[in-house]
Amino acid sequence: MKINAQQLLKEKNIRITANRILILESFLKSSYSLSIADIEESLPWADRATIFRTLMTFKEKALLHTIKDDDKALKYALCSDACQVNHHHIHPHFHCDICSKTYCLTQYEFPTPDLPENFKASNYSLIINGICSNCQ
Amino acid sequence: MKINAQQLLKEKNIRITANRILILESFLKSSYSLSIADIEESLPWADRATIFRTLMTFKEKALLHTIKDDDKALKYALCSDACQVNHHHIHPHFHCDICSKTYCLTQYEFPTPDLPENFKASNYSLIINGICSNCQ
DNA sequence: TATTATATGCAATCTAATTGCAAATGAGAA
DNA sequence: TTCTCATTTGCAATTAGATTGCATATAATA
Ligand SMILES: [Mn+2]
Ligand SMILES: [Mn+2]
Ligand SMILES: [Zn+2]
Ligand SMILES: [Zn+2]
Repeated sequence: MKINAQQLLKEKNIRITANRILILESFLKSSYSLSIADIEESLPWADRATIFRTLMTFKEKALLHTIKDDDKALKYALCSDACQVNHHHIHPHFHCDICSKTYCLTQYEFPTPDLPENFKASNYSLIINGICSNCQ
Repeated sequence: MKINAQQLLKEKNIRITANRILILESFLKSSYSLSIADIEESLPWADRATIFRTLMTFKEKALLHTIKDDDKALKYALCSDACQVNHHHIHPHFHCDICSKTYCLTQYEFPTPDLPENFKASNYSLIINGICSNCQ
């Protein structure tokens, strides 16, 4: 974990608390996205509502983005630098049908299709389902 | 509504009932996808559980597919002929941030990105957010 | 150290989805 | 046409995840 959670919070003008540091560290450590339940599991003493509101805050401050995959619970993942300013660096997400983990494929920008007359796009979300390298 | 609901059910080996005919007709008439709540609204006498199980059945029989857009409720839409056999004819979906309607863009097949080593894709789901032609 | 806006914990609520079960019904057999 | 039985339906109850209210605790800064 090269990046310092505390540092990151300060940069984003997010008030530093124990909860927030630990929740942010969970994301910095993880190679895949996390649901509220995932975080509850790794931080059993933490309160669900607090986790929820922390994730809300992180999302508002463009520290996290959300992913709706085939699972019931919403997943959260760190924003890359490119995410931060505007959402023009769009990356796909890969959801493994076996282990159910969802990965940000930040390296794999994708081309966007044309649209019907008078439809204007502002954002894209591509979810790829399949089997991840760990589950082959 | 050129296509006959009853006919369609028979072709798919789905037992014909009043509920199913009317629910299927809702989809045949609609230019955008529908949630359970949408159907409850247009068929006020119908039971939520019945609608739910009907949609399950329709999905299993490849009459409908589902779409997770930014709204809370899951949306359902008719499968095109191409959907039916295998899911290789992938089309994007457009979700309007104003009216909240979600359209199947069956005309607009999209290119798929490369994947990391040892990741195998089996399905793709692209949701485009923006403003639809009605809301411009 | 005092002040104050903000974050937290806990319980309650909300929403959409999902299930159990007994009664009703569709489709094929007789 | 009527009978039979697997399937579907309606209703009520439950689940799962997200979200909120409110009193208390705490971080930031003066
Ligand atoms: Mn991502
Ligand atoms: Mn579609
Ligand atoms: Zn996997
Ligand atoms: Zn619209």
